[in-house]
Amino acid sequence: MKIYNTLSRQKEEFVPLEEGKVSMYVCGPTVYNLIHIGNARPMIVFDTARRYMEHKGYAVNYVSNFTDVDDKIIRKANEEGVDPSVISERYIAECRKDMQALNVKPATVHPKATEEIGGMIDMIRSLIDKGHAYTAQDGTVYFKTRSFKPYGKLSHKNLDDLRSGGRSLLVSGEEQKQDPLDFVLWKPKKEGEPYWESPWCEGRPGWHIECSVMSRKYLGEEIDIHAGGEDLIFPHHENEIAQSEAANGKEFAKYWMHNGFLNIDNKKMSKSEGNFFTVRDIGEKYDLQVLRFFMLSAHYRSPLNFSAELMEAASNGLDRIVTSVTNLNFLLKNAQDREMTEEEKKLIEEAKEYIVKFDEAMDDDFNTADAISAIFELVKFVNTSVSGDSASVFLHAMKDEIVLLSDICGLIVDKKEEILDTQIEELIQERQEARKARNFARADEIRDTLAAQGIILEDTREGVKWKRA
RNA sequence: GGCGCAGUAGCCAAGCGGUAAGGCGUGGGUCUGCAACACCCUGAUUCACCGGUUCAAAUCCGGUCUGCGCCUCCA
Repeated sequence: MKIYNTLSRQKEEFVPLEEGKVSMYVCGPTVYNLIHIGNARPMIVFDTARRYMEHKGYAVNYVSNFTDVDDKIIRKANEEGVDPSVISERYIAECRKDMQALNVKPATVHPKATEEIGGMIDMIRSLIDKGHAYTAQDGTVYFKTRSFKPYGKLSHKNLDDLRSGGRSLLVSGEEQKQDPLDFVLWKPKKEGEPYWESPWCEGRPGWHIECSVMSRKYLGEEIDIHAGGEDLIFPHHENEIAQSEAANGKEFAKYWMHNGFLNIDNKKMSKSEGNFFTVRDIGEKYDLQVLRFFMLSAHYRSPLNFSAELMEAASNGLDRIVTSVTNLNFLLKNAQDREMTEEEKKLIEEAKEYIVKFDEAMDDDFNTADAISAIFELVKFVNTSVSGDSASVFLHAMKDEIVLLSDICGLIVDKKEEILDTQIEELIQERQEARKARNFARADEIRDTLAAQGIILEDTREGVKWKRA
């Protein structure tokens, strides 16, 4: 299995620190609002990576945090006149709902920053002890960036370029920094802000130290994979590396994975532009499986453009897979309970070729676009191989293959069968009799009536199928 | 200014040295009482442009144009 490592800017063969196990940390959202579809991209793509690694037999320890102390949370709390924890708890709960709707598996652990303050103080203290951090007059603790020689190795920046480009830092009123590149580890509270006691002042942690500490606590000083959006490469992940490696004296993460941005109509999504969609917004119009499918249809490192047309296309594409499985379920109801024929055994063997193609695609830095094309090819193969005369075991085997591959992508394609109202059942029955009597006017009338209720009928050789619009 | 990414059919999107996957859409056909599903056929002599390397380039090198991202909170 190869993974593109931002650190080396190359695809590298994945070799876990401990055989058969993967430790993975994914930077989670700051919970001050409903998550937007841009937040959903890393959740979906890294969940898919996790599912694939689990499919390959790895025991994946997957940690993703909630940042629940932050300026934006505090501002929102002040606006509503409530405690910041009310805001963060509310949006953590909402985020979990969205994740479930997107079929994103819960992490092994979802740590919250506010519950890890003690560990942060410990790490800051050891950074000060080792000469990598210092305290300013007002109690702010800064990381001494130039004390960490490899600084810039992830984002491939050199400190002198940063200095000239970082003019704004010099005029931001933070003259108490020894160097404009130094960043905050701990900052003093302001009036009305939540705070914790510390050796330096009553205050709260900087953003970067949170992830360093939570990663170490739940996964250890060295981990396999650290992931997040590409915008986090600098400064967030660069700073995490500096803090963790300066404190622990070990390589922080072996592989760094970054997903590309999601744009709306080729522009960066932002509230000020007004092109901003929450996952909830999209959920009102589509099954969120469609959003998931849409995101997986491109490579995770490519920028991805979002638009209504593209969602329509994704919806139709996903339907193709779902319809195939629905059809298998339908055939299964009256399928023959017998041994497979030689022909059927041969077809099962041939179908394995698509699983190989799927695995090869996923092994190549999680190429979900190619992997999904393998599913489509499998679907076509199944659609042409299967009939009302197929053996039950054969149909099951075919269905299992489609469901297995879809499941690795986190796509739910095996829809549970619903029970229809007896009234509707009776209408369908009446229509069948009308058709038999060649009373097509009545048959079409019933079909239209049901269509108006969102029930679409399809006549097949094996009987009537129905589905929701 | 520094660092980096992308430009492949109407749209989306793989491929990254061996002669253009897959999906959506369009048009035609088979099946069907009709419809839907499914299936078959239809689609880029060509991969932004110009040079170069090579027996061979969408793929490598140089240049040009266009779009985008990071360098400040941001997935």
